[in-house]
Amino acid sequence: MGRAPCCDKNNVKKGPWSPEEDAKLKEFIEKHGTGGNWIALPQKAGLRRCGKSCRLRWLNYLRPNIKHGEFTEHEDRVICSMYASIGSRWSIIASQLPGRTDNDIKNYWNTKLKKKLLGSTATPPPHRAPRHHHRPLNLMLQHTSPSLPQPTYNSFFSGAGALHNPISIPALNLPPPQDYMLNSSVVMPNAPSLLQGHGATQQQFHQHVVKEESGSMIVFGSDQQSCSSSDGAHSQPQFGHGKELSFDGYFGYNNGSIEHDHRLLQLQDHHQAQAPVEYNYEEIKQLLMSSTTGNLHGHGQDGGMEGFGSQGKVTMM
DNA sequence: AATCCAGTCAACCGCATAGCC
DNA sequence: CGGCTATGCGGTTGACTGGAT
Repeated sequence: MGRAPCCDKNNVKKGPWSPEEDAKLKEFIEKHGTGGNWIALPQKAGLRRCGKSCRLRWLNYLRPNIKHGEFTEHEDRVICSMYASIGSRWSIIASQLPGRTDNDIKNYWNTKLKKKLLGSTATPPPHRAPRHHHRPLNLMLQHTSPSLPQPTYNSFFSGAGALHNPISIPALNLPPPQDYMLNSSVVMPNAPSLLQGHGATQQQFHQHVVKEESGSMIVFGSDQQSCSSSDGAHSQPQFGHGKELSFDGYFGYNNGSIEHDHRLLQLQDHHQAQAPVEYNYEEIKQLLMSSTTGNLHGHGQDGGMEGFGSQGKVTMM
């Protein structure tokens, strides 16, 4: 038995939206909001459309502050660096680019950016670095509260600014989402005191951030000496100035909280050196090239992170 | 002028998952 | 706790457009 259709397919219009339909949808949502129910919305709004279709139209086209047109160099860099880190998680990438939609970015990547990168990689560079199968995802916390210690940050690329979508660590009673930002590579000069100042111990930070789960292997490195944790920590992560914490696995965020995607952990090489990594265009091109030869993406429904970054590090000054 | 072809992008489809009952 | 439904996401499709022949 198949799945029940989300709408009556015989009674819904498909294809491009007319200006009249756009106007109806826009007007309805501006007046009444979505009501938290997209399925019922088209009927209420007098549209012969599937709720999904309405949602997509609103999110990708009608919603206020949508940015259309050329992507800037900065946006290119953000897309590239994030793609290198997390792969085709377009919604996450889009969340870092105000006004851009996941669809927009996906299309841009597939039609232009990828070609742009691949096109300029016809000749591999002479010193091709050994390919890292599991690049660090430089998921960092940037604190933005004026009352708390302000970290500095490094971007993957010079000129790439801070990324803008907030994340939170609710289990630690850390400040609300707007106080933390996902950043490309942040150096936190006072992370221990910052955490303790919010009632969080270092261990709590560790436990929350890695969301240890059975079968997961988490590697925390302290300088070059990592203290690994699999099915229970062998030693506590060492917080302190000048220490570098590294972790395997993919971290994203979901509904404002950090999400550890343990599905990817089995792909990790846990013993590789935890050197700080920054991406440059050349590296992304290399990753891209490797992805086109079949190494990339096998996670979840659509592929994965095999070729790309699934590690992260926090650098403490 | 007609046809072909490649590029672009809006929209669709199906799957995963969160949330509700 | 399991089933069901709505939502969100990413891959894919297909209509449209503009340039080349």
